[in-house]
Amino acid sequence: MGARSHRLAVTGSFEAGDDPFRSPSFLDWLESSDWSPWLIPADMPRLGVDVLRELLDGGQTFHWNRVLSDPVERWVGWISDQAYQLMLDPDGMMLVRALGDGDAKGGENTLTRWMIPESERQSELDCLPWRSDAHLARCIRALPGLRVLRQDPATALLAFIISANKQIPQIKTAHRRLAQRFGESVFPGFNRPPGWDVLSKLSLEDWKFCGVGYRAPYLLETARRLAEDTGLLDRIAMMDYPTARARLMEFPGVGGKVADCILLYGCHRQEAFPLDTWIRRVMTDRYSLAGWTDSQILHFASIHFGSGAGLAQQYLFAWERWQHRQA
DNA sequence: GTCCAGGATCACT
DNA sequence: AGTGATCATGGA
Repeated sequence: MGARSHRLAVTGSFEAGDDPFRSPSFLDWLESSDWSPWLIPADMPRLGVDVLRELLDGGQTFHWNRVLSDPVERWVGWISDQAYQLMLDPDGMMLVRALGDGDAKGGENTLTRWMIPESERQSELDCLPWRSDAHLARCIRALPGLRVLRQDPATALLAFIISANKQIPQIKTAHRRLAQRFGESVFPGFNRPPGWDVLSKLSLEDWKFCGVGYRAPYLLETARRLAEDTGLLDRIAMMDYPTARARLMEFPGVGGKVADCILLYGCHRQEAFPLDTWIRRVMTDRYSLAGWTDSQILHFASIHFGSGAGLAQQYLFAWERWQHRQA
C-alpha cells in the first residue's frame, strides 16, 4: 500500500522514459543489436509513406510509433506480443525485422497475415461498389494499398474500450502507460503490451493511473469476466456477426461502435461498419443522409457496401480525415 | 478558457 | 424506441 500510494504521488506526469522513441539509447539499441535481417514480406504491395502512416497510426492499431531517423522513416511496434521494426525501401516495398530475443524469426509471414496479403485485399476490394459509387472510387484511388489489418480479439477489445471518446494520441498514451507499468520490459521504456491475464490483476487505481479516466470501472469489470471465462472471447469470435456483436455489447464500455471495431479489426469481420463521428460526417456530407439515425445508416451501409462494408468504411474514414487536415 | 475527441450509459419520455 | 446530460482526460 505504501509503495502504491508513493507511485500515485509521482504519477501525474510521466518522465522521459514515457517516450523512448526519440531517446538516443533506444535508437542505439535498435541499431547495434544483431537483430534478424531485414526481410520483404510476401504478397505485399508498394506503399506510399502516407498510406503506411494511415495503416500504423490511423486508428486501427495503437501499438506503433515512429522512430526518429533520416532520411527514411521507421516504425516500431507490436503484433500481439512480438515487437517488429518496419520501413519502406525506395521503391515502396515493405521491409520488416523482428526485435527482441531468441526464437523471433524474421516475421515476414506474421506481418503478411497481419497486413493481409495483397491478393486477398484485391478480392475484398472487388466486392465493393466502387463502379457505381464515385466517392468511394475517389477514396480508393487516393489511398492505394490501404487495408483493414488482421489483429486479435483480445487486443482489439482492450484498445477500443479505451478508444471511446478519446483522440488517437491519447489512446496511444494510455497503451504506453499500461505497458510501462504492467508489461514485461524489453528495453527500458519499451515494454510488451500486457495481456488480459495480467490486466485482470489491476486495481481501479491502477487503471486510472494509466489515463483511461471514467472507463476504468468498465475495464476492471471486463477483465474480471475474461478471467472468469478465459475462452469467452474466442467463442464470441466464432459466432455469426449479429450474435457476436450483441455478445460483445454485453461487456461494459462496449456499445455498437466499439463492438464493430472489435469485430472488424480484431476478427477481420468485414460486415462490421464502425459508425463514429467521422463516418457520420461522411454519411451526411457525401451520401446526403442528414437526419438519418444510426441504425438507418447501418442498414444503408450493409445494403450499399455489402459484405465488405468495413473495408469501405476504412477508405471513407481515412479520406475524410485526410481531407479535413488539408483544410 | 473552450471545445472536442474513432462513445457508452443512465435517466428520462 | 428515441433524446439529453454526464462521464475523465488531454490535445488543439
